[in-house]
Amino acid sequence: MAPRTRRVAFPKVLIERDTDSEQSSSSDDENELEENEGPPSESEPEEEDSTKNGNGERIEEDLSLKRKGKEPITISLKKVCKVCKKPGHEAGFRGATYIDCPMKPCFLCKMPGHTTMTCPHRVAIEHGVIPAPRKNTRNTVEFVLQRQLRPRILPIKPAYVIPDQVCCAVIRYHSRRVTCLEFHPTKNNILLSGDKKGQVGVWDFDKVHERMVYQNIHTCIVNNMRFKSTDDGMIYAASSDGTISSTDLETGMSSSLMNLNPNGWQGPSTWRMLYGMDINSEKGVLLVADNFGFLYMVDTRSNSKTGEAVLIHKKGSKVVGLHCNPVQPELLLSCGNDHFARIWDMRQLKAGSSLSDLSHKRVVNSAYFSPLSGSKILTTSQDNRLRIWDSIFGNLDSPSREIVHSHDFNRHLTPFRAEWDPKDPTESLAVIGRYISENYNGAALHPIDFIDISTGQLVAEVMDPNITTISPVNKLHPRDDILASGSSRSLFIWRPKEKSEPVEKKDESNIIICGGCEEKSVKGSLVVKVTMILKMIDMHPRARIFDLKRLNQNQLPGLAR
DNA sequence: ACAGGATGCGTCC
DNA sequence: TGGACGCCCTCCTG
Repeated sequence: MAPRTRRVAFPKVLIERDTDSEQSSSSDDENELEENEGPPSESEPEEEDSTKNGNGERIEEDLSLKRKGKEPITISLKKVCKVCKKPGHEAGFRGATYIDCPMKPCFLCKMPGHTTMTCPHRVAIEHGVIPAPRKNTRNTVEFVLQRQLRPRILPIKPAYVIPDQVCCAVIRYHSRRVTCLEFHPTKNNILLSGDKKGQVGVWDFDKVHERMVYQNIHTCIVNNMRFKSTDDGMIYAASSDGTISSTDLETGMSSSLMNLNPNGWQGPSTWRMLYGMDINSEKGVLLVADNFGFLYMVDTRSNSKTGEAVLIHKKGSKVVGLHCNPVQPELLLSCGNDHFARIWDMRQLKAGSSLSDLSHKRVVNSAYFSPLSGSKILTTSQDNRLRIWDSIFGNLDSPSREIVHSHDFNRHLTPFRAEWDPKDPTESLAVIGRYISENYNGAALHPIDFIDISTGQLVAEVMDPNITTISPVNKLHPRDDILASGSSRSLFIWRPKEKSEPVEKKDESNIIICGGCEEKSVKGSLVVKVTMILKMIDMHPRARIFDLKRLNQNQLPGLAR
């Protein structure tokens, strides 16, 4: 059985589809798709195409040459698959459903013998779990840990609260794609965002129009941001320009704590970029790692580099993630492009002295200790698997579970990172964006997945019919039931449906566009076709969308700036 | 409306 | 070990 449209109860938002283009060529409805297991093209209805000859071959004529009066060049091409270049089938979208090339291994689980359409991990509407070969990872140390550290962790899971409804958004807030998000540690309504161009945004999502983008902090990708533990008005950011910045959020005044490229651009072989970053507040040290495998430390009191750089991953490979254990400050977790996540003891940091090396099949995008006990590890690897180690005190030779999940991307996207819900007392809920799209009521959408990492079950797939772009960057609020997501250049804030106030008019969207001077034309509008949003924003660069229900009438004049 | 580009990793030799 | 090449569901610009 092939997967097909998942019927999802969206809020009543109309999506009008342009009936030509992709829709017209896909006269096949879903039933037809189901019957067409395997190479589908032979039985496909022929398109009405006068340039086709009797053999079903397409003849493409170079019309521009004809117009110029030159002899037309006639090229005859057989209909071939764009992936494997072989005839008999064609990979690509049919409507909102992507048909895989049957010659390739499954794009989701990477195993041969079936396509993504029929992948067992997809059809089940629940992700596949590969249990560890050894079930019992307990030893004496872990038993003591359970007794001492885990009383806070509830044995029975409470019902998860999923923020699944967009309540406000800023569209095209950044000038390039969003790369990282961070909630303010004390102010509940402040979201920080970094982008590929080096800009840092500060957004008050309660007062949607209060936002600021600082443009001169970095010159390229902001890879990670952290709040200063002793002053929540200051943030540190690590960037591919090779610097760590320290920025005052109120004024935007920024200074550089470290610059790994003091001599400027000398070519790619010497240009150092900073990726992973975290703060060890016990030691007052900022830890940061580069694209050559080295870890650096900066004293946050003197703002000066301490000690020598330590090689913590394969020489010349990118170290994309660093995380300090929330309970045991001497433990550090790193991950990188050498396909490993490694656990380190901060007291004896030197090359090759890691406590454990967690092996992965491909690049490790992220590795995090669990937020409360610090005793679990969750990693995201480019091999389309999340891995969970249930105890850092047990045997770490193999993960406790592997969960198949689509987050392997081609290029040009911010890497997906599964993150813990910091509020979940059972330490089992994680959030991660999905790369592969699903056909939801005729729209190809890329949901944000909530996964119970203790079972591998997909708890919720969060999406909005208006968000057709992929959302690789997601952050759960440390205290409130709020999800922030970064999708392309836009930011979205999600809240639980049940917590939203009831919609008075059923056919009214909870989102409106509010342009710099366009309130009237959109007030009460159903909107929210993405193309319409984009068109409006083209006309009104300061346009933004926000929650109609939360809109205070007094806010309107203030928005028309 | 469409072409092209930015761009990172895996594979191959 | 290193350079060339390809790529599967992007997204934006000109």
